[in-house]
Amino acid sequence: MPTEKMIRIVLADDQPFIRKGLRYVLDIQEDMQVVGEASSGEEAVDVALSHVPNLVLMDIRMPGGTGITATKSIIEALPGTKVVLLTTFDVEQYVFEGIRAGASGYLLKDTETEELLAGIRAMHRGATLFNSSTAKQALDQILTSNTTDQLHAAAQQSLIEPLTKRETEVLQLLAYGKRNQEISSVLCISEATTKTHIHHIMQKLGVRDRTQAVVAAMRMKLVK
Amino acid sequence: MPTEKMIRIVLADDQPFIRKGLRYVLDIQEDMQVVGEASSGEEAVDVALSHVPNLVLMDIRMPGGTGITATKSIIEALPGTKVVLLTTFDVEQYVFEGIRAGASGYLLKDTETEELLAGIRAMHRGATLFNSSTAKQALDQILTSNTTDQLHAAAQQSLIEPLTKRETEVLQLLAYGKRNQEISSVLCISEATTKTHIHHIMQKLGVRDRTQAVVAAMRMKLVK
DNA sequence: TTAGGTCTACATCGATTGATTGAGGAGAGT
DNA sequence: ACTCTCCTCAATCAATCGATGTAGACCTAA
Repeated sequence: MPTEKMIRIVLADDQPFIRKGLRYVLDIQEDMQVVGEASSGEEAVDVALSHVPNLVLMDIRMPGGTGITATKSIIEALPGTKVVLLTTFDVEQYVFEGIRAGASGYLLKDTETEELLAGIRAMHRGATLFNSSTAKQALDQILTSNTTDQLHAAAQQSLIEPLTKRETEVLQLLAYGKRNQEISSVLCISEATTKTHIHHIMQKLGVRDRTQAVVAAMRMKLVK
Repeated sequence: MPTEKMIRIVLADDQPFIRKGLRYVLDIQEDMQVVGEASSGEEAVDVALSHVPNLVLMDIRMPGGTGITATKSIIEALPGTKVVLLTTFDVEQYVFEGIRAGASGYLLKDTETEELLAGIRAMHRGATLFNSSTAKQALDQILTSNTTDQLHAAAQQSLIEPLTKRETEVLQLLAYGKRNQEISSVLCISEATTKTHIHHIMQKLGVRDRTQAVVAAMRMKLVK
């Protein structure tokens, strides 16, 4: 359960596995929560602005703007957010530029897990000393943000008849290619109920079958 | 519930996050199971010998013996085990050595998750695309591929067993949520033939049904 | 010429899905 | 209290899909 004590983190790295790895390691920590991922510098800025994390783990070398530029933008817009640079090699010239751009520190990608976690917590403890007004804003966002809720909100902003929260959850699983029976077991409901939800989803999206529903959902960015 | 149907996988990479990332992604798959990790070439051989996996994901650049040497050792000792090389950059000279050493294929570390999973499943089913005997053909195809059909070309460049032109056409229609009967009438073929094509598409993409095929295709950018 | 890949086609059978209808309970707002 | 929405469940029936095996025509590369 996400609480206001969680360290909200955004990951920015162009290598999916690095992101997944970090996300995995961080998400199982009780005091950390990965709230967003980005695969380019520009995307990192977007994601950071929309999620207002406590900390951004930023790869330096990325397509679409280096981590340096992104760091600068983020620091300017979100003074309460710490940026930690990720580097592959020990000596990377950009690290210094990054620090000058406002980064709080840097970590090597082959850092052992425990060390990384310790670093993040230390960084965050230091950060809280400076936070005041922005921390409150961040908290407000935390309390009102939740993956499902965001999708739900996204659906409500579109032109289609809004999906209910439950329907959005079903749609999520549908978009993974899950079968009715699998969806049912994940959500702990009967298959009949799942069918009902899917029926409603298809009606609302104006499509005929599950495949079209998934396609429509992906195009509308209701999922993924 | 691990069964004999699970694809047993060993990860060998010196970067902990890459390992964690892969483990995370693979372990949540119902048909895959990471049975061991190694952070060096030598360790990779040890772990492989003691766990006898179906597949080893092997980084090429590692301390303690390159992935090439380790690949050779593993292939010799365990002919039933396939080795897939991991590389950071698209053109890496060692890839060719690796293929010669008996590796079944290679993938880039920034490969999209869906594509990786599809590749692993295809490889496990015995996909021959990157087997040493046909690797040359495949590479030649990639280097000389200049098909009019961009999507077809994209498929050929990816890790997965390439779709034929016709299959790509069918996949296109599939991605519009078309039914078999509709696809058949558009392409002027019988519904039976459409089913055959779809069957092959699903096999190659390593998925179970049409919905997953469409999702995978969209994520791999084979369509739209 | 032979071998292999591709595209086509068909049949059978079980699994999955979708349409339809009906209905009860929980919670929010009137 | 009443209404409305959402979530839940059930039962039936038709449509669609997916697995599997077989096979002929065509083309290309060896």
